[in-house]
Amino acid sequence: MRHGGWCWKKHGFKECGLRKTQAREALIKLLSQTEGHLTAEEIFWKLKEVLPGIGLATVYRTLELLTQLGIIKKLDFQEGKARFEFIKQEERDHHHLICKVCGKIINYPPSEEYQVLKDLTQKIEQDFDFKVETLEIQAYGVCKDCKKP
Amino acid sequence: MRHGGWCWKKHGFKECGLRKTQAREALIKLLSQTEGHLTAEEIFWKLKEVLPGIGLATVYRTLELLTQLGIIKKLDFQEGKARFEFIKQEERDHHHLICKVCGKIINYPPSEEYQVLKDLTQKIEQDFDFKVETLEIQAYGVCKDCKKP
DNA sequence: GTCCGTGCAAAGTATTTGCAACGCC
DNA sequence: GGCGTTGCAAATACTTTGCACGGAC
Repeated sequence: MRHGGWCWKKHGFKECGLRKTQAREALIKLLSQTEGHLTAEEIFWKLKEVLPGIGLATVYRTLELLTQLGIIKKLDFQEGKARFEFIKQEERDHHHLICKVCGKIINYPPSEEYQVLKDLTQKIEQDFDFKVETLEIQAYGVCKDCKKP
Repeated sequence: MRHGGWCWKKHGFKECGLRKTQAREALIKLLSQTEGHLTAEEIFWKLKEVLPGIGLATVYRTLELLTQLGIIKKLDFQEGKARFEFIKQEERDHHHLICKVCGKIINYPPSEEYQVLKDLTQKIEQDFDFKVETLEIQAYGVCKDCKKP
């Protein structure tokens, strides 16, 4: 990838000299239709079903590209490997609940406690003169199902 | 490590059949006196100054052990490697501001917005019937110094 | 003396990179 | 046709593991 950062967010694929390829389209389609949070390897195997010739390196390169473009989001749940999710406009800036028992990852939409997060962001910016661009929140604990006796 | 999880949090070193060794003492001392957040390799080289014979594997094993014991905390700032910090009682459950420009990591004590976080936790537990054990918050953005013209 | 802990080297896992072939525009 | 993109294999980066020796209790 030899494009300057300025290009990614402001322009579409073509304007950046980027090409719409089978691999990229398939990956976007897959993630946009997936509820969960997939690892690179999971994505690789799912794409194999559609594009048997695809390589793992391409998956990694495409994931990096789409992350830079702001189309997908890279997530880290302390598993030693990254997970990825499509950024849907209607659920931007949601955060995650991770069950320590079964490993399930639950999306928590931000709408409900929006004011709380806004207050928190404002407080941080004031206290530290720090411009907050993204707030990442993970709650580790025990989910409904694993609490049962 | 062949000890059951029950042992770690409730008991001290000896009660678990754990031995107080030079490596462990030196690592605890180092982290407890360090303000920042060190990687395993940084810790390794710092310990080399005191214990020239120490191996990287021992550092990793000790870090894992102390994390299990709840003495230190493993952190992930999406750098492809973990960082570690000593858990000081007076600044438990603080979170982190990460500057995207210079990579600086700033500790943000929780005291100030304690009520906000308490509300957030309660809301999550209500909405999803999810028992929150730890809340991890990272704010990615631009720090004071990097905002300057 | 016993058994835990350590150093070393090797293995493991996730991710990145070099390069020639390929395929969009 | 030119140049971005891909697949493959090799390389890299971080972390873990096997094993025999050393050290704490």
